[in-house]
Amino acid sequence: MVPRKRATIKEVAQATGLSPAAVSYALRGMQVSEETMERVKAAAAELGYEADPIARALASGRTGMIGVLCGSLEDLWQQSLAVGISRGLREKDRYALILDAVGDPARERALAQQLRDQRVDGLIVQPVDPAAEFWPDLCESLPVVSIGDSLAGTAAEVVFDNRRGVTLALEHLRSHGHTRIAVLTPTRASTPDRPADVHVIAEADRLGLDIDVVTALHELGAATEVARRLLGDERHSAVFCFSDTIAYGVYAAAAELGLSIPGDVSVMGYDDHPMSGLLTPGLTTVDWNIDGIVRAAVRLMAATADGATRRRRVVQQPTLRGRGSVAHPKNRP
Amino acid sequence: MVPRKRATIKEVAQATGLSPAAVSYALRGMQVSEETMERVKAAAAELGYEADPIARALASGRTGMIGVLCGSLEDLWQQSLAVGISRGLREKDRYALILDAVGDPARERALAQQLRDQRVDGLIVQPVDPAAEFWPDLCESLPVVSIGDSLAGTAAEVVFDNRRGVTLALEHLRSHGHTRIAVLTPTRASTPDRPADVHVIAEADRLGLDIDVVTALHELGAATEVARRLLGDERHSAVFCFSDTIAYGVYAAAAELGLSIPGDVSVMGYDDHPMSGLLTPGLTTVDWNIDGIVRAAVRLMAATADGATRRRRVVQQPTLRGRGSVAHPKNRP
DNA sequence: TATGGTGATGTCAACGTTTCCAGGCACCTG
DNA sequence: CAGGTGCCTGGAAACGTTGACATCACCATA
Repeated sequence: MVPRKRATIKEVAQATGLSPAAVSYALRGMQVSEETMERVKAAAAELGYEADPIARALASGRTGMIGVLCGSLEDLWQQSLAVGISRGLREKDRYALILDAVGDPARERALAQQLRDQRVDGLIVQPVDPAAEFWPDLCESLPVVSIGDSLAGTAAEVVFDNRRGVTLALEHLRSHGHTRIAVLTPTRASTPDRPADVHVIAEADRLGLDIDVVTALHELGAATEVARRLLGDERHSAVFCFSDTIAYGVYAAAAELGLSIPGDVSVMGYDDHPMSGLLTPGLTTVDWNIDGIVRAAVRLMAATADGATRRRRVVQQPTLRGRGSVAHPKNRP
Repeated sequence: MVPRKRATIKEVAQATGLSPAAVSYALRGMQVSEETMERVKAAAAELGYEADPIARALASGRTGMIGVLCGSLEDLWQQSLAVGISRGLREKDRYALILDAVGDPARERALAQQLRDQRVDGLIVQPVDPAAEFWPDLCESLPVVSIGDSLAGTAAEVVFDNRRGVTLALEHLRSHGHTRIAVLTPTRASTPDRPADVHVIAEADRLGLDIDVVTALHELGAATEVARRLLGDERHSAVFCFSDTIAYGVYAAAAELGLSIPGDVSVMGYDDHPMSGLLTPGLTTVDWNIDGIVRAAVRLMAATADGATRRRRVVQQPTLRGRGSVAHPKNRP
């Protein structure tokens, strides 16, 4: 319980006969002679001195922490994303403060502001509501990297070419003869016209598909519930899910109802989570290359935090990952 | 980029005609009159004042952050655990700093100490090497809650009754006629005799089983690699994995090799991750009740941080979750 | 020999709270 | 009415570092 009295910079200063400031500079390799630096480092090691991050943060205004605000961490793919980002940030000597908006725009807003108040050096966010009115302000007050959709503010961004992803998925389904398709997309109460949904409708129109857009959370239990109702009335020959996690829910519901995939219904996901290849049948999905996203996000954050002022943007391209969950519908061979 | 000049406590003091100290007290509801408190709160709201967490941390010595050090975040179950703990902590107005030891004792040690230097108020850890010699010191210097195994130091703990879990699994396998069993357990270089492994050997002995203990990381790719070699020589009729993630690797390897589960080989997991019920066949596993663990850990941390000095201990009991991945071996009906 | 420049080091005031301590005021009691 | 006794309140000292600025010595150049 005793918080082990740590050596302070003053003690190191005393030990070396220098001023605290000189020690501070020496330890950070700034404007001191080679020789002094050696002496200071030796003394610091001797005393087991380690700068106090809190005091440092107060004086310098930098905390070394980056907020990572996820849309909904129930989503297995977003979990992987968060873990990857945390690891990437750690390699750059920064800590990730991972938070979960649980798919709720209000919560997202609250958490984003808490993170700012917490004085994080930057924010990596996968926005629930990219059009929310608080983003511009937030982007003004700290470096922000947005993942997924373009943010209202001037953030650096790793955006997904959702138009392309949707096209890939819907064309794949149509090429297998599906025309009556259910689309399971996450609830975004405040943004009825988020880009991905718009693309779905446009593409469906172009391809002459008859689609129904249904709301589902990126969460296994909730998605199963929705899918259960959806599969009950056999109006669709295929289901296109806006995350692999939602697709897993469809698998669960299909199993409950004794429906075979892809015999009775075809299923497509979106993300490509490692488990998707392990299901029976394997989940056909749109692969967004999670490693690429992680690397891009971490790199953009580093660049933005280092003052690269111009807006930066990386567009992520999808790949169709064909497995076994899509086949021609029974009734129309 | 402009870090939006925030109101300080001094301005609130000026606005109310009180001293900064009085404002500080009022805002935290200590030793001030009802009336003053109202006035201060009104003024604070008016000015949009919010105490700076950094300055507060420097003065008070408390940061509001709890370190969460996971054994290996590649493990999907541990991901869920971390997400759950983070959420639980947030409800108690604390931030979780989630870090990943990647199954490496040296890394665990380094990260634990970084976390202490980072001045977290407490540490929740799922130890890779619970016997490491640095734990006692660490437990002295801050509140620690250990999950899984008993720590060398005096930490509060949520321990798993691994003896029981192992018994459950091995008896289940034996009751289905398996006697030649491979056990896949995570690498723990420095702790060849960790409790769970000890129990495996003791129980196998008691039940007259012929087991081989094989090392595998809690990571899908690595586990698949190990399982591929293991299943190649058909020496075992069943595989018992020390995490569901490892079991997923066995599923992947079996699929590659064209082996059927449970026809050619039976598989058991340990944890019960949500995906386990979705595989074909469903993974028979030992359920550790992740929600219970999360709640216990968060509660213990709160209690320990609030100065409950006596060592506290919660023992978690497992449940067998029978699905379809265990059957009688072909050769011995 | 003066002059200017450069690089190394020292000084000192922030940074924004919390917390200890002493003092003041009002009210109550004897 | 004096003497306590509790609340409140204000002053001021931490907390440990950084960073702007001053200083100083030394060297090269004019």
